[in-house]
Amino acid sequence: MANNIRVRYAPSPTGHLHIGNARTALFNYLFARHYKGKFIIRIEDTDTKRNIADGERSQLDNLKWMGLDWDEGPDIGGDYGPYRQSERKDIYQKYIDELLEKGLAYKSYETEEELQAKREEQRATHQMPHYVYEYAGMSEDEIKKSQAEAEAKGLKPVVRFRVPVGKTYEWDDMVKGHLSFESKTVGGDFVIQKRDGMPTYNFAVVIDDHLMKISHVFRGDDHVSNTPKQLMIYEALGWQPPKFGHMALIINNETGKKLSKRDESVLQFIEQYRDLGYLPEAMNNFIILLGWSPKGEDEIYSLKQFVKMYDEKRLSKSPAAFDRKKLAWINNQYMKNVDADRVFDIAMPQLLEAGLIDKHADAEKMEWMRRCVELFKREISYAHQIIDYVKPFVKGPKDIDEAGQKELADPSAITVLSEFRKRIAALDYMDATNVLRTIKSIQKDTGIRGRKLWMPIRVAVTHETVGPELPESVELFGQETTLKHLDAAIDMLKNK
RNA sequence: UGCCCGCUGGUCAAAUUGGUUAAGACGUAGCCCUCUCAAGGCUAAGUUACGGGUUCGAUCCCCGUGCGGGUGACCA
Repeated sequence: MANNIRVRYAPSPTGHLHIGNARTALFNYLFARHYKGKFIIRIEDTDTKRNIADGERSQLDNLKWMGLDWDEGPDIGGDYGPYRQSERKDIYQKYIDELLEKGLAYKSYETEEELQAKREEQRATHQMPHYVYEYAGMSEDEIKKSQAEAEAKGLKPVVRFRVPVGKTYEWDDMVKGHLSFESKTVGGDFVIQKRDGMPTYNFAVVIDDHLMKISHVFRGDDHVSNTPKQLMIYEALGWQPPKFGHMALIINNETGKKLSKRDESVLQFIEQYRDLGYLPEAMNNFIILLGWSPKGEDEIYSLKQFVKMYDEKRLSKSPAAFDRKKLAWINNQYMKNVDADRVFDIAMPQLLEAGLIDKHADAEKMEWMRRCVELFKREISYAHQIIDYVKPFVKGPKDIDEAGQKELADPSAITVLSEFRKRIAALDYMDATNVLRTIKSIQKDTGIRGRKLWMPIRVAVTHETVGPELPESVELFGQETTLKHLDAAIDMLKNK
């Protein structure tokens, strides 16, 4: 069944993909896929000064990494293109001209300096900063004259939208319920076309959403106050606005304020988590739970399942704090169940950088490292952490610390180690199964068991009192190194 | 200061639109498992911001107070 649901994610290429934007993208995506509508990407690059070279590519890259796909966009085109606002200037111009002609907008020659001065004055007298109509009290002819003079001086105008007086703009927000603003609260006639000819956000977004037949707009709470302005433009052009839904923002746990890019106490960008080795499915899961809740008691779901059960009515009205501990837990849930090969791939750049493996390592070496990763992946909450676990196995362990010495203090330790050394040396081939069997045989023959049996071996071989399964750890060191470490430990105990 | 919004444990949150012992998850603490650390299992502590209404009965409806947030650009 075909339907007309079309939603969009409209980033501006002024930076990398921010957590908050990722969430906006995700919820729009979920909505589109759930209702079998279309998901569209549009690039809002009207602020030519702030655009950064890699911005668009980076945004799209990270969205792909998250596993999102779209039906129309700057990279794949579509029936309603172009999908970059910078390429739609002719389209905007047409509507600017239309509003100008109808007297619903006008050219304004006040300079930024003049405006700035006025704002400061308003602030000084405890008024809310707002634009004051610069042609107040002038007749049609006087206005024309004033504009001609400005033009003669070489001034370039901006175009301002004439805000209707005494009207109320309201809508039923899909998240927040009924919202209403009086026209006088928007701050006066606002700019719809900048001096450089580019449209402003509030204007372009209306034109594009209408022309691209966008049916529903989910965006951050910070856009609530833009909505009345946009409603005015829909009205002026005689268009039907889409449905709006304003989602509560994500706030910083510590400051209680919305996540801002300047705030460095939280990692804010998807890319940073990607680099640390977080899994995209875990990121999605975590982000979706920030401001939305599933029906039952479970919280771990795949994107596909979220699409299926998504219900925009369950979007939260109040802001959610970003909790890194929960993210770590969620990622670990996924990490445990993911293929070791995949974790290996994700951790590879870090392993290379830390010098723990060589780019040209042979197959055997690679396989060894893969087993290392497999052994440790359940312990970590993100792939980067694997480095600390693997390091002792590659670079050799550090000295035995006090806690380790304590485990070796009992006289039975030397018996265990001697027996273990003898039996390991006798093996043709040492793997985890063999090692386990060997430990069990010592228990049977000597009667030593539990901590007194296991700990001396762990400490002697790995020099650590903590770590994963002992047989596997021993296997990873290899027979030769294991014997070397055992000899050293036995020597040390004898010389005491 | 104007306008708009929100407020359930430390955090995320549920509660068939007034009736529950106020779910569940993260975190915290304890116990179990165990050679250790994790993981896993079990248990515990901890909440409807405050004050008034309306009602037989308010987390839910109304009013006020408080606290928090958003916005107030030729940024988006």
